[in-house]
Amino acid sequence: MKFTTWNVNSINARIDHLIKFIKIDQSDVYLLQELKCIEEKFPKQEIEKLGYKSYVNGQKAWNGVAFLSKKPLNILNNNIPTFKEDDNSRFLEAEIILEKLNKKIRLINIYLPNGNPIETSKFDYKIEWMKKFNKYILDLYNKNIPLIIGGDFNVIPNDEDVYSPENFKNDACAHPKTREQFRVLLNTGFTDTVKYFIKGNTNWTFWGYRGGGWQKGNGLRIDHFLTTPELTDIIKDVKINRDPRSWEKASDHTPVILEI
DNA sequence: ATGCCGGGTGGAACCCGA
Repeated sequence: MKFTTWNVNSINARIDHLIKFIKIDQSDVYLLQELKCIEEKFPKQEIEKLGYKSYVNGQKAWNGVAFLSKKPLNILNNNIPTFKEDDNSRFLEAEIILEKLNKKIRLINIYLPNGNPIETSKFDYKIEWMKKFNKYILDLYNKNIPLIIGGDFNVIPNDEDVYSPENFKNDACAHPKTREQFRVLLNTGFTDTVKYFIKGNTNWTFWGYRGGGWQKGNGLRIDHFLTTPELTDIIKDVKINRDPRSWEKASDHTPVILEI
């Protein structure tokens, strides 16, 4: 079963790219972030033509996450149950049967707050979001529920995960407090699948528009798939597909693919 | 040149992203 996460940076600006990519890629489930649209304006019909049902947690202008799935999903939550007062659309949780294990697993799609600049309430919100997310996830983990967490984490886990650690030493994505909260998940038992399954240290998933990031190869590894041990054991492959980043009028993120 | 681009809103100039 193939899962792909992709921050599309506006679903309506990127619909042609998404359709082109799905036709080539044919994942079973897509985890999309940064839709920048409400559910009513999400292009469900065009997605339906490709054989996928859309499950949308939308928001006007910013944020927004969605699942696209060939098989029906059971949506469980559209916000973090331990953080229901969060008014941003950054979370979507579903249940799906993984045939390989013949059991239900959870899929969690996140668009974690960026948090810049670090000396503002935006960063406080990021850390609060991560703490409340971790609290909920650890509860699921302790119930032995197999979990796949995918999305735009806005976390550069280590210095090797950015083209220039020096340029990002004061960035919310590389801040020690951010990395500490990310490590809570790793220390619990989640596997950072891109780090573990793809060799090398330039596994970028994002290249900024400003300053010619893509052209210069100045990337970041901030889109992740984390898995619980039972799922980590049976992973077939993890890939980053850089092609969509090279297309004209591209998203600044590129798809990350997890095959189980 | 992170004042750089490219999306959003609202109807110009400004907000946001990472």
